[in-house]
Amino acid sequence: MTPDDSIIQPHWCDRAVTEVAPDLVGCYLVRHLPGGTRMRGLIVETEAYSPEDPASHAYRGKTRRNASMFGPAGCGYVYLIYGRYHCFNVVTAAAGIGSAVLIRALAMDMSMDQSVKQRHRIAAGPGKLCQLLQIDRSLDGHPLTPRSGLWLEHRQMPLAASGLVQTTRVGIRKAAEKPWRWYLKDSPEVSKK
DNA sequence: CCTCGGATCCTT
DNA sequence: AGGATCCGAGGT
Repeated sequence: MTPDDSIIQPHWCDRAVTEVAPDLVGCYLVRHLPGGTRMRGLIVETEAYSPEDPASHAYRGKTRRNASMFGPAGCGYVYLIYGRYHCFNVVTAAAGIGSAVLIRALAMDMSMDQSVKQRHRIAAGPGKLCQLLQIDRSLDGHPLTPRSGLWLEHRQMPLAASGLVQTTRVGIRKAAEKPWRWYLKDSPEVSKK
């Protein structure tokens, strides 16, 4: 069972996105499906998308698709990419400010699968982790709480500064030079360096 | 209304 | 290096 004090409350995300994104590395994403299946992964890679960022979906203002980015902190923003995959974000900052953290990769708990070999890369990539955790647009805008079946938990151990790497983001054309990606050093699930 | 291209991933 | 596959955004 999850102790209540390990669950990340929505107001924890009510900060600048470039603060929340590195802080989420080392935290956990937990999924509880209606059938009772429970999955838990260590967040090993994140990216920040801020309001004045040409690479962000929120850059040109609020639309039906990106509305949850402008909603309250601690909710999910889920979108469909390339007609095939979903991507999951944690909304940050106050309502009205369009910003979110893309969760790019998870290291799943051991108990998830039988083979250690298979364990490594089943949630390596923003599309793959949504496939595994069955995250789609029906969760868009939902608060990240146990009630929603999707929530965040705090780090179990402090993260040494030397274990966190900051670098540029993946798969974007605009603002590609901004160092707004963070990952856990030596994680095999992390995207190309 | 039409066109373009994307915060991806897998195969060739 | 290219294809799958869909829809939002922006221009006409």
